[in-house]
Amino acid sequence: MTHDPIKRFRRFARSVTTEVGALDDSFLGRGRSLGAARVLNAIGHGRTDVAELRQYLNLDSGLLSRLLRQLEGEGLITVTPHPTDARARIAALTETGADEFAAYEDISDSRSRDLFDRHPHPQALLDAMDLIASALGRDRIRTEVQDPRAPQALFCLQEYYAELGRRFETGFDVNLSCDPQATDMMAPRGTFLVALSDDMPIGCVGIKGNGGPVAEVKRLWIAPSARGLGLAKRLMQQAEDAARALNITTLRLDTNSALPEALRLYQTTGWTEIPRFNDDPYPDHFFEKHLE
Amino acid sequence: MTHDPIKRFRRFARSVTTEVGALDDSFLGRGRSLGAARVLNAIGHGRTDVAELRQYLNLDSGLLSRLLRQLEGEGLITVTPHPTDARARIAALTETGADEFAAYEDISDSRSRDLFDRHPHPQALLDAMDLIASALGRDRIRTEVQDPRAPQALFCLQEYYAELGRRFETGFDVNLSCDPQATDMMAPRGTFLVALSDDMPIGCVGIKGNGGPVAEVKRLWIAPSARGLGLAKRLMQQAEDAARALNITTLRLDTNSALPEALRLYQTTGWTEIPRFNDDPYPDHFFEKHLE
DNA sequence: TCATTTATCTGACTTAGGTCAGGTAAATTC
DNA sequence: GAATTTACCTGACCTAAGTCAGATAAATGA
Repeated sequence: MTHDPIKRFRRFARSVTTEVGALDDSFLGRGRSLGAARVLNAIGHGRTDVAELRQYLNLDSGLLSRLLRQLEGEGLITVTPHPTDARARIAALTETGADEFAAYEDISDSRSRDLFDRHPHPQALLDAMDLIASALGRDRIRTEVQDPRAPQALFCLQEYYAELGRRFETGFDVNLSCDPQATDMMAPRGTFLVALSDDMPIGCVGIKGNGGPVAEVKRLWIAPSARGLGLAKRLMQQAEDAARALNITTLRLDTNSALPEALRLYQTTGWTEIPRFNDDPYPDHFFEKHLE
Repeated sequence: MTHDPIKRFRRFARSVTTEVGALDDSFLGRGRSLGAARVLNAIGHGRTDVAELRQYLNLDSGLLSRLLRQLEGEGLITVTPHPTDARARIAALTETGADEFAAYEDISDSRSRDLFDRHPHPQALLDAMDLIASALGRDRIRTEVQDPRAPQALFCLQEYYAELGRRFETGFDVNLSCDPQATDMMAPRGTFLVALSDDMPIGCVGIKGNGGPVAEVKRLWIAPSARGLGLAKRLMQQAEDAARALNITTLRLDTNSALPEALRLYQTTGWTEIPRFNDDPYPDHFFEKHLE
């Protein structure tokens, strides 16, 4: 009876809805409608263009306009013309606005901190949240090209190195491996793709090029919570497309038998195993793929 | 940066909110307001007294009354006087109403089924949901006295046996152990308590009495997702209170060293170890506590 | 019995949230 | 340079949701 997945899912939905409702109620405690509070929060989180706000919050332009007027009237934000497009406008928090924003942040932070502080296994709780967020958000995963030194890209790389350290018997030291130059993984030589789920980085892959027709696939990583969703295949597909657009005709990669999922992926998506083509100490398998 | 628990919690909240919003939108597709749909669903789930509906849905009596009138007008429900209290009223689905209720159930079922079907580890997903639901709902956990043969009580007992089977090297067979008669764990001889979190059973404990001043504590079980929240201590406290109310002055219990959390609980909450007092093959530790 | 409480209903009212049809001014396209 | 598109704003309007003050009738307690 109660082990019925649907009932358990419902219980989960109910408990989360209650939590969200309680958070909304405490937001209302600051004497502002939820709509206005949401706009203020989005601005505080760096969504400053009015157009971006409209899209992110999914608001009618008339409604957003009125909410902006209200926040402006309260002295919490200023709205100024966009520097390069005089039709568009940019919202910014005033000093009072920043204080008010911080107050909202405090409310939601203290709720989540309280949740983790009181729990016997906060790490398990976080992992559970990641797993569910990845599952619920799988159709909203988007990929963007990033500088490999950008914060979200760096996060992926660090997680990638940490994972190799756990998987390899010998551990993993980036300095012993040939760490690509960032510019080799940026246009026009290469590219670096980051997969985002609700703005959290959950995967990456790099194409390291040298301007010629042969390039390497590097740093393919998928967050544990997002594995099994077919994301690796999708990222590789996008990486190949990007390589084609850079006039690359042959891709190579190296990998290790301690990463069986990766080996299986390459074996089933048109890669052919080739002899060792570098002297990196870690890899023990090498693949190649000719692009159309 | 992104490994920041608060950011991860926010991402979780956002993905869940999006999911709930999408579900609400598909509910709206049936041409009825969310409020009316919620009332219809609550009735379908067995909340038939108007007073119960009001409390469960947290609605103003005027508002609920109007929603009931609307559903009645659509021919989905009938509202009849309460058989024993002519002031109160009882709502029931008509045949059309049951169909409409089933349609809503279908919508939400298919969403959750889809989620599990498409996921590589549905069991992990469910466990994650249980963990989060228990953590978020910990302040709403309530205990109720149940017949040990009631569905929720039985669910707890089955989980309890399954867990013993996993913990004991020899496995566990209820038939070899002395399984208490249900009536020995019901008033006036004893009691059986079930802990519920958002209507899902997550723990139980029984007092098995014989009408005399000495009784036994049996079947203390806490769902894995709810461990570490102090629930066992709370259930034991409530069981002791119930025993006192039944004029029981001495409680005994047996346990096994394969259950170290239980041993620790008894050792730290006023129980004293005593010699074996039965010939049940499973236990290897025995405790006693005198109630004031 | 009579006053009080309880369960529900009705009607008047408020508010948040949202839609829609223009209007203005800048940017873009032809 | 004219026509079109884009970004935002304003004002009119609508609806779901919720609040509040009685009204009614049954149940309860003194």
